[in-house]
Amino acid sequence: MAGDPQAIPRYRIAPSPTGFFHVGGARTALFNWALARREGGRFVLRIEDTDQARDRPQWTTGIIEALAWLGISSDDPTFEGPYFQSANAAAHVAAAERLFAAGHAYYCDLTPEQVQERSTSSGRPGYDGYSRERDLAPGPGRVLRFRVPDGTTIVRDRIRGDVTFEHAAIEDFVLLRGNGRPMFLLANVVDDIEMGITHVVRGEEHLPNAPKQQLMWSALGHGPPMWAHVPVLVNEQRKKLSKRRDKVALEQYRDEGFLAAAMVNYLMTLGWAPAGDTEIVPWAQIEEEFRIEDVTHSPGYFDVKKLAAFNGEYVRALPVDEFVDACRPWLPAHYDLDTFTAIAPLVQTRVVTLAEAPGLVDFLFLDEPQIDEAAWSKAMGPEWAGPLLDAAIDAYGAASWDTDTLKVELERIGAEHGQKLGKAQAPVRVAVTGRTVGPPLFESLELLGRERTLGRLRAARAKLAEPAPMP
RNA sequence: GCCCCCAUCGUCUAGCGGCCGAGGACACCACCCUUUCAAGGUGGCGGCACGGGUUCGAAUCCCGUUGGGGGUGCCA
Repeated sequence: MAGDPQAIPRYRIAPSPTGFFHVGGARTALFNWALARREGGRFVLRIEDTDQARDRPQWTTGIIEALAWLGISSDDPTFEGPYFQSANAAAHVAAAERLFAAGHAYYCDLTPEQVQERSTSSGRPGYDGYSRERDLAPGPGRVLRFRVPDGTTIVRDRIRGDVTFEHAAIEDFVLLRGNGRPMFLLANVVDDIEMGITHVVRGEEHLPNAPKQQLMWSALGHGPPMWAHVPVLVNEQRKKLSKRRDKVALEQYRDEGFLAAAMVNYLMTLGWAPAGDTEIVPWAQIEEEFRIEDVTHSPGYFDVKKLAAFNGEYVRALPVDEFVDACRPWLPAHYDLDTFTAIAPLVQTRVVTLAEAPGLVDFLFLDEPQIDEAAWSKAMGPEWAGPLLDAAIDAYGAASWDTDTLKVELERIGAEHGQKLGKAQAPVRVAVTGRTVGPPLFESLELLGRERTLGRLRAARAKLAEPAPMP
């Protein structure tokens, strides 16, 4: 029962199926999860599918998969659900009828247009309580409105403290639509009561709903839950993250090769900080230290660059075999796993996301490297480039094929042309990999093998010898 | 318009009346290391929005101003 101090804490998240999982929702879910886990409580997932206009079964699956990716799943006894709000419609209506019978609600036959007209002509915003005392019976097209009493409501918020709302500023809001279907405010409260929810941790955009809902908890005969409204996530313009302008789908980050652990760590430290000088902390520590009371009061900028930095940290911290394994979904079919595994330690420190990994070493798996024109002209520009390539072809034909020898040979050749290794490696790198940057060259050559390396060097030499194409 | 929330480096934050001439992280800059690029190391740049109080003492408490944000649906 809500309000029973003996009861174990029951947290919940109540997402509506929209086709993707919002990063803000992910953060709220994580906050709830951390709290429920540490307090030995429950984490209830309730799908708020009341709005029939938008709902597809697969969207619910998407929510469950997104949560599981974050580490929130029914594998853990803390998890409860999913429940579906639509399945409880009868209870919502029954609660509405009880409120009506008890005088906490009344019917109104005004259309939305009429409400608007009255508001415009009176100059006062919102519904004016027109039908309060008209004592209307239920009927088609009539909405049921909550009778907001005189007075004030104090919402005790674990993050913000006491927030006072004057009832005068709260209009008699709709409980049941003209077609008899329940509204979100009603369904949400009825479900929370039925599910014994004791703690509500949700986005700050719901703060204005809290007094209305608290009034309903009370009218339905219950004390309110413990509220906590966490600040919203904003973009660089400091506007609430929106799916139209911003990249908000958790799935998208997952598909781009962000690690779940990095995402979780980043989200948890957006608005809260663990003790100590580092923000990169394992979940176990987060769970132990996280206090909802310590969450910041102000909106948090969802900084993809910082997320990327976190991800880089997590990628580098992976044991190599795990790194290779994690990369597999992004590896094209023609990539040989053994070769990729061999070069993996060298790509691991050079990527931010897993999706970047294959592109870094594509030259190992192609018949011919993709030559970048800008890289080509930069590396092949010096007059010593051709002769150096000739010397390399000559030396590499006979050299022992290992990283050290390859390096020593090119060092020698470079010196003969008055170039340090840093410069001398450029024409070779472009000839073999097609780019000026990439994993360490001689390790790459060793893996590529003598024949393919020589073939690419000769091809480059031939191309260099061609007369420059006339413009 | 009305209601509500918020305010420490560009960003995320530590700070809960003296330990703060404000600490860390990301980003940025420089240097070191170096076979390119990364990674790593060292150093640097940079902030308590403003004005009044309270107090021996304020980033920390109070009030106001300004500036942001959220809400204001027969959406959730």
